[in-house]
Amino acid sequence: MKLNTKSRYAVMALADMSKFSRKKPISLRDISLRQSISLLYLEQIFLKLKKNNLVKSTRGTNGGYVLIKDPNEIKLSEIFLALDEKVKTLGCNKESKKGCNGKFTKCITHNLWDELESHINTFFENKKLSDLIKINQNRI
Amino acid sequence: MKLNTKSRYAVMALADMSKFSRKKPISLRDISLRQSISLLYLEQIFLKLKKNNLVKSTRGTNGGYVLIKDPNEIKLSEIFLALDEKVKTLGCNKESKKGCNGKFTKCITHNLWDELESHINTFFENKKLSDLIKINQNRI
DNA sequence: TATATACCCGACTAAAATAGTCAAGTATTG
DNA sequence: CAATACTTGACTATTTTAGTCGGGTATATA
Repeated sequence: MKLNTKSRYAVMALADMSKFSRKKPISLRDISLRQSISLLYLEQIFLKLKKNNLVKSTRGTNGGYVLIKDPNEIKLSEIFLALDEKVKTLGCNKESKKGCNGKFTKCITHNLWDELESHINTFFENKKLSDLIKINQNRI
Repeated sequence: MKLNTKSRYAVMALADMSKFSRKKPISLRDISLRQSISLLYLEQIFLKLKKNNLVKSTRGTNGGYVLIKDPNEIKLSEIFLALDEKVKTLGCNKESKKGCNGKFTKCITHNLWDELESHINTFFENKKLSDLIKINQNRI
């Protein structure tokens, strides 16, 4: 079980912004250098963050991105949502009229994965971007 | 984020055994039919479960597998361990002398993923195989 | 003792997901 | 008008996943 890099980089980049941001825009180039993330990849990520109203952009020289909300108002769950990264623990398809394993009944472990999913989602619901900065004062 | 099928099938198969088992061995063929899991794949999975002392086997006609411990003594964490399925949330390499992102410092989100990892592991530590059966009396 | 059943084990592979890159822009500032 | 920086979709190499395949070995029962 692993989280994908896009989600991880998104959190990393937004944490970076929370830490370094004042009012003026931060360029992806700066984030790229500080966090060692490919610039081209960051662009892809920020496009989604923008579409989901987590950041806004300013073009041109001295342009860049700014957080729309305060770091202590940004839940990690929002970030994952923006990147379409869902905590998906099930093998079975909830939407389907069929149950799991192609049968019409739910599989024996169905409830378990549901529980786990909530367990993890709760974690991300309760975690704010600002929490990361507090713990990591001494980190780049 | 997703769990792999091997782990899911392992839990499913062991839950099946907990439910249907008395003293006599259960063949993979039966589990395969009841849970709609490929027989060949189950063999692969049970090899690992056996090596890790979760089940023991009897060969030949009427052979099969038996749980070594009681379902209420088998933690889900043990099952994942048997399949080398680790809850891996980090992008950085803990073992390396370097930190994350090829730098010597830990990345800004390092602690976060550590926390999540513990959060999930705790869930699996506290969950027993027997718990699945209780909830799923009415399931196959 | 023959035969069917069922475990044992390593190697292989098609398909999907991941982690990016690339090309070709557009907008803004200095 | 040049440099900077965001915008967007398409493309692709690599890795992982989710299995299959082939060729065993051991045992029970007829």
